Amino acid sequence: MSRTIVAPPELPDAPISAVERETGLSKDTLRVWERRYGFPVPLRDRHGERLYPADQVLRLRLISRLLGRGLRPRQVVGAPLEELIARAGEGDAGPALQARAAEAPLLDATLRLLRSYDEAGLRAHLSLALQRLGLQRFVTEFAAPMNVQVGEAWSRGEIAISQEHLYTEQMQHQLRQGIGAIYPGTRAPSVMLTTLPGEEHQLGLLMAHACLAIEGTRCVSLGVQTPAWDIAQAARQHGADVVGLSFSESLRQKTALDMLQDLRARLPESIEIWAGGALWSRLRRRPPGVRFVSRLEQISPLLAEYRARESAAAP
Amino acid sequence: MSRTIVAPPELPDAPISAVERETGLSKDTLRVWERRYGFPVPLRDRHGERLYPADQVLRLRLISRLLGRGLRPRQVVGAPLEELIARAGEGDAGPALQARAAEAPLLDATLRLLRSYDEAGLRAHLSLALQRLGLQRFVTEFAAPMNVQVGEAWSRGEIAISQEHLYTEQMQHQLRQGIGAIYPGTRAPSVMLTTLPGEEHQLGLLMAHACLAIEGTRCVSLGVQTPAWDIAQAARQHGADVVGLSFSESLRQKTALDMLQDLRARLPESIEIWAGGALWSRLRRRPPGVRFVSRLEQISPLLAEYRARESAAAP
DNA sequence: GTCAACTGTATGTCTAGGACAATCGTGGCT
DNA sequence: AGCCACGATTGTCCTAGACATACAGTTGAC
Repeated sequence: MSRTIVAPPELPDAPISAVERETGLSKDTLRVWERRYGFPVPLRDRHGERLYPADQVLRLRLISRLLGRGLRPRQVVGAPLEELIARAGEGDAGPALQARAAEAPLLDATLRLLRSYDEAGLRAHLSLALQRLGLQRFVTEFAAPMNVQVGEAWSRGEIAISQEHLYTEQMQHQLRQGIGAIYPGTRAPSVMLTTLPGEEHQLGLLMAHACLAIEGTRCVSLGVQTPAWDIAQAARQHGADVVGLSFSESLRQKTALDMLQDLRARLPESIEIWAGGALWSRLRRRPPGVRFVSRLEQISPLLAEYRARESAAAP
Repeated sequence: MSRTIVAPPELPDAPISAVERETGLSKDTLRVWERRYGFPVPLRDRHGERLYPADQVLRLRLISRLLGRGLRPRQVVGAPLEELIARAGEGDAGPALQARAAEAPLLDATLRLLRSYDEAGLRAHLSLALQRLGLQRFVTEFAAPMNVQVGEAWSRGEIAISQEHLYTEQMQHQLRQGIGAIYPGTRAPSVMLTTLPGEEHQLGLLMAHACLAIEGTRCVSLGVQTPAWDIAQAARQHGADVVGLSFSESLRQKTALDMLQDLRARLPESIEIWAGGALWSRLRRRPPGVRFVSRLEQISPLLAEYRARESAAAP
């Protein structure tokens, strides 16, 4: 595959505001790195304002990505280009990586379609998988491992961000089709679904939504990033039994736990909180008042338990 | 304690970073206004850091809108709340605001359903509207004015954030259903759709997607927030003819223009950029190399023009 | 061993006013 | 009218220091 990383188009030196835009690193951060770590070292225009050469911007972009993966600035900010690229390639060969052999061909096909930006093909492929597996198995056996695969492929540099975006978009489309085809549920518990501020990933939320909808649960989704204050208000007004929250690994666990505790304090005891997502797979201590669900398969038993409990309590 | 419909929300005071996010005014600007015009006058926390009371944030949001409309800061930054509201009312008794009389009942019904968190009802309502109007008219005559209405209702405090989220979620669902029902297009131009970093609103993108798909256009959507560098790479690799970008009013016009210019520089001349959305309705000078589209209705003629141009060029 | 509390370092954000480039609007000139 | 020059307006960038918060390593108790 001759996907060369493209000859640099000879871009002019960039002022600090442009670098902020391109890398997502704030001006303050850029200036403070310069002071502390001696990198970047921008040129100056005739008025003494910073001008970043294209190669430094490239390095900064790589650094920014590595930080998003959890590396610490001290270890990467000063590092030379080759080391950055090496580290970017490392990737974590976790156990989630090997999907079950049975689905491997499906996964491979997906990656192939992504590489060629073949939207129509991808759409047909996912749709077919959905029809063949049914929503339940599509979510747990296909979508979930595929999400991990695509994420890994990106961090290994095998696919571009734009291709990962394309995948997310299409998968979202497919999940919504699946959810939309289910007649609105009426069974208890009444679940209000959303994510907390800072958590932008929709796929986790949609997968959970699908798992709940399949069981006939009555659920209302608010989409992503609802502030705790508003969740509490909405849950009370709507008379929800459960608030369901989805977490990817993009949030810090500490931050997430703090927000959960905050939300817990704002909700009456009678409303349960179910927190799901990959973030909790390495949870040390689980604070009281919140149910943690690290795998989609656990949703079904959790529902069954809730229903048993309720029918026992109020016969 | 009965569930009363909410006492005045008592929002907490906001730190400067939150105000920057909510109003779109940079921290530098906020500090300089304070120095120059004596407004805003934030409280200070125990460490001397700024804390903006909710009412000042409200005023700032109004001011920001007026600036976007072309008023000069000196005339509005110090002004009292009543004057701001008066001036805000002046401007657009815009045509977008009053939906055509024919759809008014539909709009009212939507707001009513939102207020009661009736997801099933909302879903049925939107689905019905979609079926009755057809995707084309659903988008331009229902979804677009409704988005404005819901936004206004929120900023007037008539509905909660959570209700606005619920609306967005359901509308998104419906639009995706509509788009998904269309057989993948094959006609030129080949359009790559996305938004730039900082622009999180999906609805605008989906509406544009719908308008393009209806015309049989071949389009690929990358979802929201793709960095300019990645857009450029993707567009070249995929061989797109047009890059379509959607902008709500959440980005500052200046920022958006800078990013557009940046993207323009990275793309070959042969790839067009179409920038759409409410942000451009009050654009002063339009930079070269980008097509601006402030209304959805303009998409169809734009397509027609492109096709005519192409078939004339390569007969 | 396991876990909680402590501690030092790492890190990003905030503060202050000054400087200045870019834009806007006005008045005078052709 | 059209055009240019000028002063006022306005946002962004600069420096450098302070400090809250997050992380990582260590100690101490059970």
